[in-house]
Amino acid sequence: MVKEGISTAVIKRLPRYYRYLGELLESGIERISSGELSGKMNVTASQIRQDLNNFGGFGQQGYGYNVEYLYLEIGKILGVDKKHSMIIIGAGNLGQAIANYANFEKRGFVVTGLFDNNPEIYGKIVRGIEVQSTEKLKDFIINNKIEIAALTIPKNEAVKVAEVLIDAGIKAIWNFAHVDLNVPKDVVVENVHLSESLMRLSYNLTNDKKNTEY
Amino acid sequence: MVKEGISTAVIKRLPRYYRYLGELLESGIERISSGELSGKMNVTASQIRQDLNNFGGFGQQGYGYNVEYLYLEIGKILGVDKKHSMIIIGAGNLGQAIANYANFEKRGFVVTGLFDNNPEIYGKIVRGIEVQSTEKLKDFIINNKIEIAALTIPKNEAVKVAEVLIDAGIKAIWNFAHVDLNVPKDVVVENVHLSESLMRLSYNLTNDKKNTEY
DNA sequence: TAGATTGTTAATCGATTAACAATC
DNA sequence: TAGATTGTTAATCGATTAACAATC
Repeated sequence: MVKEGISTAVIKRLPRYYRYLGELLESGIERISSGELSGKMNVTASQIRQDLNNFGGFGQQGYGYNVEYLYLEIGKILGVDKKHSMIIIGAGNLGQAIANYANFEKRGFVVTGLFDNNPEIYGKIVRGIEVQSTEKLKDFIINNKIEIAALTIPKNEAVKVAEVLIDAGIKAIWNFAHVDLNVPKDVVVENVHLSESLMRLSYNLTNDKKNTEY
Repeated sequence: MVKEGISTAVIKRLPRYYRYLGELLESGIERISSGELSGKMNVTASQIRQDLNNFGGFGQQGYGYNVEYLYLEIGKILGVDKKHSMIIIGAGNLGQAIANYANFEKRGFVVTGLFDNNPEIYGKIVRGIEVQSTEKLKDFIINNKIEIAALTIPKNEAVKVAEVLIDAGIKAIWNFAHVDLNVPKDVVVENVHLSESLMRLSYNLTNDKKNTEY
């Protein structure tokens, strides 16, 4: 289904298409043209058609796109039609925020483990999951075939823990630590650098930039 | 100091330069060439020089760049040399995570208010700040000259609260809700869409993509 | 001075937009 | 069929990389 060599620019836009199509679906809209969607999303119709045609022809001339069909197809492309097992390392506020966020589970991301290196919170239950010691990390990943690990710990610890994760055969790391992780080529890293996001905001605030970018 | 029309691609990279220079500074390194930095950061030396020269000539032929000087200059460009008053709307786990994150304060982002619409947590103290009712939002922003509001509430509430913020004259919104906010041109919006980030991870996981992007 | 490395111009590459033939 | 809108090719625009003269 998926061609090789899709540009990161396209991939970054896919989840946004998915979100808009989900909203259209909820509001009961059956079909939409690239022109209409373009108006709602503030991108060109041409870009929408180009982006989608990287993955196949989902539309029909003279008609447009069927909202539900396109939504489901993009879901498949994004891999949210399948379940993904996930653990969270770092049971602080950020880790708990992620554990509690129901929408992730709706999209197939199932949190099955929560780890921390602070003995005082071992055994604490968050959304039905017990906080465990990070010492149990490796066995847990192997025994439960965990694919994704969210890293919500400080940067110095993150580098060490990432090594354990890789050693245990993790497939993807969702990295919230302010550090670039060095991982083998077959491990996916998705970074969420909040402090960098806040600095971009600060730049735009300081230099009176408008908000035009999505 | 700052030219108009800096591309968003450049702006997105600035905080990362800032982070690396901060680390170099901490480890006591005084000077660095674009070539060396290029090796550490996995970008081309040419790009580093092009990026920096959007803002001025910070280096010296035959020498390279003085780490501390460049760090401070990029800090000025990003606006982190000045204090910025910030409030957080939504005192759940995510809001508390941001309130507790000390590094933001180190960079000049001072959280002075924490708001929620759940009466049960009014008065709760997080990092020395008392949770207040969102009804007090407008007066607080005006009286305390708040520049930045972090929105850590669900999307349906976010749209309504954003209107109040804009009405009260907020300058920038750090939006964690999964919705695109419609704001006047002079209001900055920086989005952190975690579910979109997780879907990009999922895409790369599903399609065996390597981690190459920063 | 000779060597190193910047700042900057020119060349290349890639992404976006426009245009339109194909077709539902 | 006529009108609408896609899929796709071609044109444009912008961003990245390469090259090198300037200069410390």
